[in-house]
Amino acid sequence: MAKRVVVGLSGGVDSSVAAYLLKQQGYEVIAVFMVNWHDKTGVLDADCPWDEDVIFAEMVARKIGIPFHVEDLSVPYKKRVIDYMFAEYEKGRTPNPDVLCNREIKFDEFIRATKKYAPDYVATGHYCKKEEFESKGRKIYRLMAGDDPAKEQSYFLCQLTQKQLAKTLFPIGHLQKSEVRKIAREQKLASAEKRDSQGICFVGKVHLPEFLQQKLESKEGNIFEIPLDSPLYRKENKKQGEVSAGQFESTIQRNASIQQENSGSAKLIEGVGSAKEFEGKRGAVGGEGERAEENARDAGSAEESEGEKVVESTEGEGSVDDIGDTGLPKEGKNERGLENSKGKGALERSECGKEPGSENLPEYPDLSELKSLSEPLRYKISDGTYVGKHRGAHFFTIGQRKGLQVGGKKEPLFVIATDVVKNRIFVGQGKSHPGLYRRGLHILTDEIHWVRHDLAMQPGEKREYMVRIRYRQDLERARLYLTEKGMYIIFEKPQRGVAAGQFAAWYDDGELIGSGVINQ
RNA sequence: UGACCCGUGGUGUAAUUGGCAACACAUCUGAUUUUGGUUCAGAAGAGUCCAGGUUCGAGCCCUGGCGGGUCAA
Repeated sequence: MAKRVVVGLSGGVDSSVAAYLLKQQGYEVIAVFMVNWHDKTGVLDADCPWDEDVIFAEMVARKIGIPFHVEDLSVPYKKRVIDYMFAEYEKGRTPNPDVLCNREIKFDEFIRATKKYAPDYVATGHYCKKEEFESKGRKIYRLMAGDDPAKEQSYFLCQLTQKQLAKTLFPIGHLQKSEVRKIAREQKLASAEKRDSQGICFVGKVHLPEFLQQKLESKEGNIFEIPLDSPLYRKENKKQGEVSAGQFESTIQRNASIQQENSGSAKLIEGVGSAKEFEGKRGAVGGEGERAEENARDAGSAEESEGEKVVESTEGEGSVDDIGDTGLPKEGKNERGLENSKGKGALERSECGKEPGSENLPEYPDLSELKSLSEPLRYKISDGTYVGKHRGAHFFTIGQRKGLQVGGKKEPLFVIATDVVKNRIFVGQGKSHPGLYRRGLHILTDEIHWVRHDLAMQPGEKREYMVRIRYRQDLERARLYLTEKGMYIIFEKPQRGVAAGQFAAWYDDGELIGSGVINQ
């Protein structure tokens, strides 16, 4: 008897083709359209709301010859995705509603809502793949990146569990987008030429400030520019020693052996050459003057600069409160040449031999070192100069360029830090401003999620993975350290725009192993 | 009060020996993108503080204002 599959049919090409392929493969396919959002406030494409999508979906279902149903999940969607989003923004973090949407809605509420059809599987049109193997009598499911690098969507599914994966099919993960369109065209599916969706899934393309302002009040605050050559960046984490190639190699072998044990597929990690990559880099570390400098800075903060007083008085805020948040440990930064090379992987990059100056890690950094590498700088007003006003620090995210409305600079300004409590934004000039980059990040223990829970790390363990901290961003080599205080991810090279609230997802040779919300 | 400097699109700057104003940032639009993060392309925007003058022609020269700054004291 044919297995039964419920496919989430959105009205777009991807899910249409997914449904078609399943049908071709002999499944009994049931199409279900999710309605998750009714409100149109702040939505840009007012002429293209979901009711058009249902029509497309229904046409496709009819064409393929499968039953079509509609499920309204807007209540849980609002509660579990939208509310979360507002809450995160309010806290000054940068949520990823789409990751949540998958975890909470498409692979949870949806599965629940379609139980009545008694499906064997649930399928979606995501560009990713599922593989499985058996270990000690138990099935283990692997979430693999989709084959089309431009459309690869595994990141959005980084919070799925084995249980969810067990019931899931991804029929189009092995295809290129162009092939999907081609199939749709050949089958004359209504959605064949429909443009790709954008914006927050289900909500659509929104005008974010307007959208957020439904819930978040806008209040005026000040923007401060931190100079490129601020003494804050001069402090290098000098404790970092060199990492020898040999050390790195051992890490790789370790990973590889884990892989072997658990999957039997004996996949070696791509980056065997990474050992080489780590050579020839010297830890460009600062001199001894670190302490003195720090002290000097703290002392200096007492006599807050003139500019600030002017500014602060308009805020009606005492400047004294700033003296409290003194300089915290500073993360290392690189010298220059920070632009993300667009090479596919670290491997190729190492070929060109010119690595940006990033320091290496000692083999076993202690907790305080991990912490200091992973902690964002806390800026004070006296660290920079007033450059303008904003309408609410929680509307901005680290790395953001647009919307600051401050001009007159030689190079664009980027947000390097926000302070929602004091409602301040700190910006830096230029794409490679050191404040934009950070070497590490931290994930709370409770937020660590292992898609491959059989590969979960133990406290005290260290491993190397390729990590992504934002959708569509290149994978970067990093070491993961699991401690009692959560996980620390230390990148080989400083990362741009590490934003709390986004998900860090770690991969091993195209497989998504685990993920977690960036705590800071 | 004396001497000097400056006053150009929203902002910061530029404009060979005088020939109808350039660049950057901001802004807007579009492309890319299931997170307004990035990136990319394009567009709009001042006739150069005001009033006179010299020139065929002045942002650039002269005179006088107004405005801002610096050094003197």
